[in-house]
Amino acid sequence: MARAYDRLDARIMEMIQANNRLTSEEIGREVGLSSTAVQRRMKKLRESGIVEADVSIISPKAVGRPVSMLVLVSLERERADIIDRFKRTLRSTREVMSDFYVTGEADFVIMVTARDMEDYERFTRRFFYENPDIKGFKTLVVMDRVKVGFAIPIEEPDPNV
Amino acid sequence: MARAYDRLDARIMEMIQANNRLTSEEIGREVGLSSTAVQRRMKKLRESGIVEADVSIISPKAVGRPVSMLVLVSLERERADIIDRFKRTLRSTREVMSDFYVTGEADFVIMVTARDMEDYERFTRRFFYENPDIKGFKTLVVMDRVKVGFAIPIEEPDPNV
DNA sequence: ACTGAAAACAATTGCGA
DNA sequence: TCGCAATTGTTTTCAGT
Repeated sequence: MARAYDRLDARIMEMIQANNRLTSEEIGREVGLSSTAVQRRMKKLRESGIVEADVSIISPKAVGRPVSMLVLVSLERERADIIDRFKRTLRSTREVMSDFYVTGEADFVIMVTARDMEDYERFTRRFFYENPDIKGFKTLVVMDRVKVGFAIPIEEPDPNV
Repeated sequence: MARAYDRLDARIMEMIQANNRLTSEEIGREVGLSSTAVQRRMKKLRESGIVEADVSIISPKAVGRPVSMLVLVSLERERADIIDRFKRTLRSTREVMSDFYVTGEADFVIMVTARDMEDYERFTRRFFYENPDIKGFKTLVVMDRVKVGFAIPIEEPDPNV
């Protein structure tokens, strides 16, 4: 299998991961390619899954969820079926914005949004205390998000495979 | 000031925060509006900052950063200038994908990507051990990201203000 | 694999309701 | 604020290098 992307693709990705509404012409001007070529490359990147998704970022504040919490969750036992069940629960819980299965201090780290602290308290009662799989949790209240989103440093792939 | 968005805007945002490459016609079909109306609403949502950004999500694996860590960082002292200095450092560090200033167990939670564990070790030496402002840090290795991104549950705003 | 022109498609603007 | 129609702009396809 050939290298999945090259230096130009990397530059295109750097641009669209900051703003995917740039026209292919604007991108092309920057990287020195015709809009057609840019278009074709982006299509390939999307089809191959290197570009996973294209999304709008909504301001949590503006839609009435100004408070966010990072929660470290520990399960009673690290058993595959319990972990999978908890993953499913997470997926179907709207208050959970993102979540990670981790090793270390906790089993899961989840990001929860709420209308206010009371709202979050209600959430914890429903979500944590009523779930027998959960051993405990620690809440970290988010005061400020310094970097937003998930921008990845994209480098040209190593030419020596 | 009038309510910033209504039920239809909420439905549009639900759609574009999952996929912002939907055409306004597709969205309009779903919510019962002409493509023109959808377009106009999206423009307003973007201009007003309710929709903060439009971005492509790149697969970290595909671009050679298959390992991610969540790191809980504690500073030596919680002084405004130290916190601000650390925020600036975070912003300019490419390995740091996202970061949050928090209260609780730690002062910051940051997400770091790396090529492999060795690469991460090097990063910690450079980033943590050489920074006198840092008291300590705990690494949680991300095994799986269950939900990707930052989808927010958007509700119709409360009609009673 | 690229460019450039033509065709198809989507977004924007103007207008009347 | 809406929908429709016309305009503008963007993306895609196709032929040629």
